[in-house]
Amino acid sequence: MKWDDVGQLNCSVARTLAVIGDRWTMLIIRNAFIGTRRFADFQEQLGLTKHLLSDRLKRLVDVGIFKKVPYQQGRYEYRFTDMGRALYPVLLSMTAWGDAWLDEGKGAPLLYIHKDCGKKMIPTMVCSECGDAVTARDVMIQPGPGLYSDANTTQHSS
Amino acid sequence: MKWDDVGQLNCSVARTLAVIGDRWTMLIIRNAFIGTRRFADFQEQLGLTKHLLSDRLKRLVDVGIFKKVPYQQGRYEYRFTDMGRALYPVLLSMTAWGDAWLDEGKGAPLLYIHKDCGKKMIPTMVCSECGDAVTARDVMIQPGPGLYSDANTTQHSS
DNA sequence: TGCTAAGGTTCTAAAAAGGAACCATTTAAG
DNA sequence: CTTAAATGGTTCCTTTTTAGAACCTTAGCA
Repeated sequence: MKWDDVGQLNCSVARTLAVIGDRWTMLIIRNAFIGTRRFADFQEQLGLTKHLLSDRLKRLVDVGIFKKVPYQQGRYEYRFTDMGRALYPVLLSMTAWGDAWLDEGKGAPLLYIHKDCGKKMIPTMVCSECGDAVTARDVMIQPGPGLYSDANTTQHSS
Repeated sequence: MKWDDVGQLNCSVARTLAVIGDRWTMLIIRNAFIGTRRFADFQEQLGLTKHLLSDRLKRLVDVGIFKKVPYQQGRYEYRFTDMGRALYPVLLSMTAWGDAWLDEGKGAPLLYIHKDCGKKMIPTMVCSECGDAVTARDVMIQPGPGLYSDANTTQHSS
């Protein structure tokens, strides 16, 4: 299977990965959450080639994660749409995993303070209904409305 | 910057992406959470080439996400370590985002039932301390212990 | 003994990433 | 008014990765 076909699978993980699952995209998004908005800043901070950055930003705009906002004659910057901002939990979950498992014993490079309660936070995934923390064993999968709604039945057998 | 250098950055997102941030790895992990354990099954379900699958599994074992468990003479299967199982929130957050933003109006392909409370769950990221849902605006970043602990100071200026 | 299945490796072609150089606007400086 | 420099790219070429197919090795079994 070619990579481009992955986005056609009827699976939310596959479709998400088709959008953000390449080498640089999540790093671009990370920096956008930190406040980066302009082409040159992304390029300097990430050190990727202009060619790639240009391509990735274009794709992120196409998908609807960023929008181009003019800030001068003929200049514009890249800002999150709601769709883009909604990726924050993905970023947080990666951060939390990296902090926990890849810190080489040195502790997390950054700490996350929850403004509302003022404490150091560990991002935690919970059930929206009962608020309990969720692990793989706590979850059961069931077919949903989007599963058989088209001809594409090439998804995993769960 | 070459991709291989990204893993050296003193940033948990970058280090996480260096491990799971390529095209196929998270899909392999997704299937592992569904129960897939054997080479041939991964290959059939994902449709990626044996070459790549072999390489990715090897890397996942090296990193410590999978361990090889023998199940016959000279045969073994790939199972999560604790480190690997800890990736579940990353998978859930991607799923939730895809369900919310990429369903093309058809609804989620799969529903997630939280066994403990029996309800359809939307995975939600909360603060470990106060339990409130977290968005990008609620979080403040602070230098942590791992930030200046080595010569590598090439991280983002937050 | 020969067949099949699992779990690969090797080979080649196609696609993507990396690096450097170049270009078109716009603003700023002399 | 002319030149310089910054922004936001594009083009061209080389090096890496992927994709796809074919081949190999070991174990179990008829």
